[in-house]
Amino acid sequence: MANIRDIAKHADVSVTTVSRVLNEHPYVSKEKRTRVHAAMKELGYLRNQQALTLSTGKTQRVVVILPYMDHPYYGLFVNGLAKAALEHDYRLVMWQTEYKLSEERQALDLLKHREVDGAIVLSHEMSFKEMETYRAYGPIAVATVGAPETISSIHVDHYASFVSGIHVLQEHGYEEIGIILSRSHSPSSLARQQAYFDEVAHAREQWIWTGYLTSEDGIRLAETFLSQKERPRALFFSSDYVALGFLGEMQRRNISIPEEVAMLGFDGHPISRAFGLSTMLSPNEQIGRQLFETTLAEMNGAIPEIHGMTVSYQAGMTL
Amino acid sequence: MANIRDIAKHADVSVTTVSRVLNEHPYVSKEKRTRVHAAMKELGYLRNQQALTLSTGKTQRVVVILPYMDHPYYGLFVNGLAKAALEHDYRLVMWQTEYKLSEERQALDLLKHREVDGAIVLSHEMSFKEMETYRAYGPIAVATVGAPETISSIHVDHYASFVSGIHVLQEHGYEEIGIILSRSHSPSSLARQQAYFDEVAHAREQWIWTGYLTSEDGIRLAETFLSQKERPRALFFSSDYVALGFLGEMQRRNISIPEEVAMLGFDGHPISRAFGLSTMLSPNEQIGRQLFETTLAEMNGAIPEIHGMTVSYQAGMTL
DNA sequence: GTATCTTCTGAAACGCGTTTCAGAGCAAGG
DNA sequence: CCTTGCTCTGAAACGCGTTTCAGAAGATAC
Repeated sequence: MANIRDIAKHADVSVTTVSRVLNEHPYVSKEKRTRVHAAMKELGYLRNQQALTLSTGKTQRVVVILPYMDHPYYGLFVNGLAKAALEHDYRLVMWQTEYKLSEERQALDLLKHREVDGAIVLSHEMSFKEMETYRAYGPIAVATVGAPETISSIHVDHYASFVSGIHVLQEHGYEEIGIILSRSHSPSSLARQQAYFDEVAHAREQWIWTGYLTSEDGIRLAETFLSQKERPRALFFSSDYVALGFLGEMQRRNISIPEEVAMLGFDGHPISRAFGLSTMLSPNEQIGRQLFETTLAEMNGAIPEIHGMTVSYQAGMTL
Repeated sequence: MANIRDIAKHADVSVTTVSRVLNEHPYVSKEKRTRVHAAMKELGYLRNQQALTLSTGKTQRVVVILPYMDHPYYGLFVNGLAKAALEHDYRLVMWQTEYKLSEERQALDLLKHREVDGAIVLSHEMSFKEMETYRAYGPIAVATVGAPETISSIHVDHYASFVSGIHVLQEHGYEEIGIILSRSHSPSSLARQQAYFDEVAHAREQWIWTGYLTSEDGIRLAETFLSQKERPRALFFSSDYVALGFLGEMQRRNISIPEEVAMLGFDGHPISRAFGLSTMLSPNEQIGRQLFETTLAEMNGAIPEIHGMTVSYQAGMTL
């Protein structure tokens, strides 16, 4: 395959001139420019991206780190990310961690080895302290709260969002509220618990269900919930998919929602609308887009940005 | 940042020796090996992946081309792909096309410009004829039927699968069957239509609904379906998400399923189980895994592989 | 004792595009 | 007429790791 030197020889110019033509540098005479173009066409020249990358030190890639690619929760983030990346002619390298710290480290090592220009972390096990050790090798943006000022953060303000969700429940007359969380030790779960205890007078430890992530978990939860003697009058989920699994299972058992228990989801995934799930709509696509854009800005010298987003109530029929 | 030559100087050996240490080549004396390791540690050496890539000509990346990253249908494929890629120390570059031919071309251009070693195409607008023009630059694997023998194909045999789905419906006593398709001109839709006409005695043109892709489309479909005078007794969907949207909307309208109309989905997405959707389970994660593995095999000289997979019935409560 | 291996080492070339630097030619400004 | 400035050009160095090739030293084979 022809390279820049072959073109130079064929067009009887220097490699510098060919490079200038490729980069549309103005200081090339019309005549040589056409000669170079002709040579490129004739030899079927294709610029070698790898060489360009080594030469410029810019990869035009960012790594996206997330636990599972097929979890619908991340789908909306990724969609926003993908659109923004494409617009700016960047490529997205996806790294699925399954919540393993070792995988996160490997993914961030791409930064160290100059395989990507930046990293976007949608969910992490790693401490911010450790994450900061990678910061010297490129910008990092996370979608979670609590980031230090060296790391950009575009996130849902889970505390404020949970507070507003609880207020929605209270406005509908529910006082005895339970909450469903994903992993118990994640920052978002902690913020949600805090909001729960701060805002719900009847808050109880045993009304916090932890470890529910998927729709199957939601199905399981129905059993667990119904077997409990003292039950809350409303459940506030932290994910629509868990809520939908629960809802489907309750329907199967012919248990009326919201009569038996009211439900409020969290995400606003399109499918929720079909089943009339009341939910808190989270601007995930927007967050994805902004995560990319802040990363890009940092690569061009901007300082890290911290931005908390809020959710809005989307009415359904489960309240 | 220290490079291989700095290390060489610091350890007082040649760059060749350093390279040999990096690659664990046996012919290096113990003594020099330790000296090199010490120098690398002292200077904090990090191998530059870009240089390695240029030098070896191998990128350790494949591009995955798909219309939407957040469509649940692709989630299972991508999960399988991601697992297989990680196991083999490959990176996945995701390219979202939104069904645009121009985006597909750009994505496949990565192959031409040596930015990736191979391409995996989950859905495409491009003709196989055009796709073959990229074949010279690296292996291509698709998840659709009809590929020429230069292109690997690991796909659901939509014809056979639709035939078996129709048989399931017929075994349940349904003869008047309608089908819901996504894009009308895709190869899978054509295969499904063919199966429909071949197997359903009461097949009717107006019982084929085309252009349904998302759960929202499923909601829309309910209205369209109910407004129709002569309706089939059963609907065979080509996607669980469309089916779920439809099912939710029917529930909202208090219309009994399967009494008013029976439903059979296609995919076997986890969430379907929660709502008792009867569906045809498709081995998408397995397909994703195999797509990667066949691509890898081709990079190592294997010949393209064509493999049709079949689906299995997963009982629910909508039949 | 000579021929043949095996082990170990490093200089130089390679992959390929970009950038720096020096210089030539020509026009405009004073 | 001289200075300054712009336009155009190419040689060489750079980014950095790998590979080829030639050769030295020591060990084994016959």
